[in-house]
Amino acid sequence: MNLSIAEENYVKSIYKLQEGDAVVTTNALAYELETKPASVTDMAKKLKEKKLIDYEKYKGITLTSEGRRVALQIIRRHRLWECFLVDKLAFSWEEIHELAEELEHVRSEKLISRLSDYLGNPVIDPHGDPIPDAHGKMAKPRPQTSLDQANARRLVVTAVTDQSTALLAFLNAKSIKLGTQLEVIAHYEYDNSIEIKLKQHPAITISEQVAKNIMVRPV
Amino acid sequence: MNLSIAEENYVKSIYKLQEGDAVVTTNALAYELETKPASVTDMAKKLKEKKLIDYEKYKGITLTSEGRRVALQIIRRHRLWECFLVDKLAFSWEEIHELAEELEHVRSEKLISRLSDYLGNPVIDPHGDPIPDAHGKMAKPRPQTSLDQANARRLVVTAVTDQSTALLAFLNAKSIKLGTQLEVIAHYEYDNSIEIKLKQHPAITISEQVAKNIMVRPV
DNA sequence: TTTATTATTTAGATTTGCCTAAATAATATT
DNA sequence: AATATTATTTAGGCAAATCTAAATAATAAA
Repeated sequence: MNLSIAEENYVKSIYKLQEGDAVVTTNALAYELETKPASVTDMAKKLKEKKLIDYEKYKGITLTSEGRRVALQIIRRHRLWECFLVDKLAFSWEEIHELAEELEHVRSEKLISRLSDYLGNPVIDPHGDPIPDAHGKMAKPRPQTSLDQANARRLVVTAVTDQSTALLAFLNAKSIKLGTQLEVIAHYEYDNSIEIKLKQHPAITISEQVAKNIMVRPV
Repeated sequence: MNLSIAEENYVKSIYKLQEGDAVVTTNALAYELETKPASVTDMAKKLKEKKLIDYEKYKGITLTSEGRRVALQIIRRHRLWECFLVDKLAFSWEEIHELAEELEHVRSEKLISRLSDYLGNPVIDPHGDPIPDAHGKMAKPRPQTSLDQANARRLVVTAVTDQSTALLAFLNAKSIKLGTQLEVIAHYEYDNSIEIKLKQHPAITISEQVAKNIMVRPV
């Protein structure tokens, strides 16, 4: 089946919002895709026609198994390109997403399989997310929370949700980047600040606001 | 300026057809882009509006200097991706064009400059065509003709224009591939067949039809 | 259980890039 | 120079993907 870029983006977003088997609402999808609910309704009819989603008026959207297959293919392409950008072209974690967003729409099974081989068939991308194999098989996503809500002591940084230069500059100054391992020393209830320690660095205290924008998972 | 993929393809084709400073006709451009003359007229108005081309009704099309700049950027992206596909992913010359055709539309100055660095800043692509640098400077394209019209004796294969499996199989059987050097031994006027010799191979005779589809340049 | 609120859909436009068919301009032929 | 041919443009439409505004359905609140 030949999908437009718009259709691929819808399928990918539906997959993302489903998180297992939840029904995706028109509004949620519109918000995710930065478009209007009316546009989502239009596209939903088209994707239903193509048997990529189950959709009944006012009942929300879920992917069919074919839709899931397509979504996993797109996610595979996206994450492999992210690996390429980081491993080979030395891009940093905060730059790769939008580039991969474009590269993922180049549809060629052969290109992707060669790219995967070239990269050593990686199974996780630079954000720590699992990469589906050619058949759509993928490891379970590892739990990921914002630093202020993490309950484990030893953590690894997987992403930052706020791309403001102010935050990036702060993180840079503190040598915190993707993959950085850290240990939580203390939570201060007074202002919800958190004391953390990086290897070979003195402990530092970061504000709740910063902690909310740092995604981590247990290591 | 933000161009659509369609607009980029028009600019690239106009550049290709101009070959220096010739005026590009509506019909020629329609043929090149596999579209209809009426569509070309529509787009010509748009590109004129954006100051990428000079265009007056019935007078044909030429690129402005800005249009040339844009074209060279696209060609740079295309040829760098071709290098990547051949050098890093081991694609063969006949497979890369259409992939590069898609990859070239990912617009990121940074991506391309890093890709170029990664590839060792190549100055010619796998077809032997020169790659413009970041400022649009490019070596003169080297003369390239079909084998049946070449007048030099020692030649190197730069492309095949017919992608039929029959021709590719033939070339494969004769060990003729991109970069193969050959020597023209004789032209037979009777049927316009040509006798050629590859290093470490006995001389072979190829038909006019095959020769027409093999592009070469003097070595 | 009415009423208010929120979510969703429909109707009708818009833009982009393309098309066909018909009209017009440019060029070639007699 | 008049006519035929070819090239180009215009006019009018279509499909994809979006939008706004209005209508309707579902859900929450009184």
